[in-house]
Amino acid sequence: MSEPTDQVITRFAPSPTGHLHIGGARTALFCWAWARRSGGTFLLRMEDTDRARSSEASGRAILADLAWLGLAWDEGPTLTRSDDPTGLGGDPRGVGPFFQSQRLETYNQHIDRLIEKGLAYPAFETPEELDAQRKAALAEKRTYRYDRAALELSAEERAARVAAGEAHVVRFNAANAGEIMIQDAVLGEVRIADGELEDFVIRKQDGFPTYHFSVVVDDELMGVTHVLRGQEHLSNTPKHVALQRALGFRVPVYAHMPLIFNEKGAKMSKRERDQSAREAVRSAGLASSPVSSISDDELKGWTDDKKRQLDHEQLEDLAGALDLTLPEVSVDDFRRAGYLPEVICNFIALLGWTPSKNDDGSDREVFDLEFLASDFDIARIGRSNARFDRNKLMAFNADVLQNRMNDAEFGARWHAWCEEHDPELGAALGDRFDLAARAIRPRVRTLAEGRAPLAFALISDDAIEYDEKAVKKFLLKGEPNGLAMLERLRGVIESADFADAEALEASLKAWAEENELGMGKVAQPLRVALTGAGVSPGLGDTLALVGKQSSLARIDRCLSARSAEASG
RNA sequence: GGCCCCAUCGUCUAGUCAGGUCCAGGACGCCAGGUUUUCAUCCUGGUAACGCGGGUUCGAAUCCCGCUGGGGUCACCA
Repeated sequence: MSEPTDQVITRFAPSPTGHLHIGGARTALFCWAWARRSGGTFLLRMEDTDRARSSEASGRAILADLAWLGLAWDEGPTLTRSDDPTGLGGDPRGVGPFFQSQRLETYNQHIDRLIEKGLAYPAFETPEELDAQRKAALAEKRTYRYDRAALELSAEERAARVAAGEAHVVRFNAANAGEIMIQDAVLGEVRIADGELEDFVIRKQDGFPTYHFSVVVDDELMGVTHVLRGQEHLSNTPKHVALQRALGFRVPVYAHMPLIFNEKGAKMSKRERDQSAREAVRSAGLASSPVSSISDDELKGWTDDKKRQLDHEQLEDLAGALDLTLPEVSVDDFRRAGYLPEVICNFIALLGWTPSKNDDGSDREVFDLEFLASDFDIARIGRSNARFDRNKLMAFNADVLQNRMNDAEFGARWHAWCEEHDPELGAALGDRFDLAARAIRPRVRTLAEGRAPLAFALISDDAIEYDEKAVKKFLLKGEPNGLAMLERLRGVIESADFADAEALEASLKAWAEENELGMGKVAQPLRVALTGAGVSPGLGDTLALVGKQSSLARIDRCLSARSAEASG
């Protein structure tokens, strides 16, 4: 077990370019858990040095996603919520600000230091020139590395051109970086030979630092001791270590986590949603946009260009209009789809990490954040990539909804979800909400699945459509047939007490017994009359949901519509 | 292609560091039964894996090498 020493400080550092990705959520979860486990600090930092892609709205969205998951950060941007007056974030140690775009001066001081020491230098090639060089190298099957052309210039000339205001980037001089060994807490020793590192850019033409530079400076200045991140960063780490050496910084503990793949075995990405929606639009042969948030031109451009992406809201609108289910990728996708935050946390924690065994030695799978905060250990992070199995997530979600809550808890959760994502449903159910919640609970795996099994309760009595198969089987066949049964049942229903669904069902059962009838003989005809189909929630719940008046109306309608057929 | 990482049931994984108790355990899925007024829930059982080839060893899922396969990354994105 890797016991933390000193004060542990972990950080989650997303770039605010959209909702929190499920992979990012796992990174945040593990960073949070390690900080909690070791009594340390979990810090949140916004890496918004890409001016074009970053947005304030995205930053807020990510904060909201983290808060929804239940991952509270000790330091970082503040977020006050109505349900939590103390809020999240803050800067007790005075190491902020936590938006990199507000830290330019700090980065520049360190870049100047590097330039003075000859460990960094301005370079004047344009992006186009570099691109051409890259392509040429590719054509000749050479490995491309920046050719250090700017170092051919004298220091005086470089300084003069910079002073004259010529556009330039600053590159790190990796000439003397030497072999770099990373002591990774998950992967062990990873060595990168001397000369593999190129003179990468540390400050862009627009004066903003690149990720590699800002991350190193901030981790040092903010006292970060443990960097947990995805394995896609492994090849960046030598750059960071080289920079840390050059700047005289500490090297934090690195722990590179396995990646999360989609069903197809590739890295899970937001692009999948576009692809999925695009296929649907194509097969539907849509010429004009079905939603106001997307213009016709935009739709066409997007349909024709695989690389183009719609934004989050546009995709949601489109999916809604076309009745599509898009593959969930971001935390917000799962939230909308009716997954519980604690289930998401439980499930993603299992992707690339294993909890300790139960006391009896059996494997543990179901646990909450509190447990994770006490049990998380970097030593139990795995090394191989994990496929995201939606079936299993669904099973976990269903288990919590169906077996680990009571009706009241479920009702409250479902109610909150409806208010946020399906206010129409909540309104349509009105004071039948608790009844509906009870009726659907064993039938739903996500909160979003509640609507379908209640369809019969949301339409008017004369809008019931009869499933012919069910009619044949339960109303027309058998001796006596279902219609005859319905006629007898009508009186029973008429005198029944609808106040309590359970009692109502019990009374029907008693009646069936008295008359020496199987419950199936009684329930199925009633079901068809009430819902049009042979499938519905429990009979008592179904009746109560429809109500006595409507139940009688539906029975009468069914009787009159079908009696002709029966006799004919 | 260069560099780097990885490799147990279809999937997530336990077991690998300290080789024998593993003809490999759990979970999801799937299949078959059972309970039940339908569906769902629930219960029981079953299916199914150490990628291949060499070593080392009395003995290898576990250690070593090679191969194969998968993945990441090669931006003035993070």
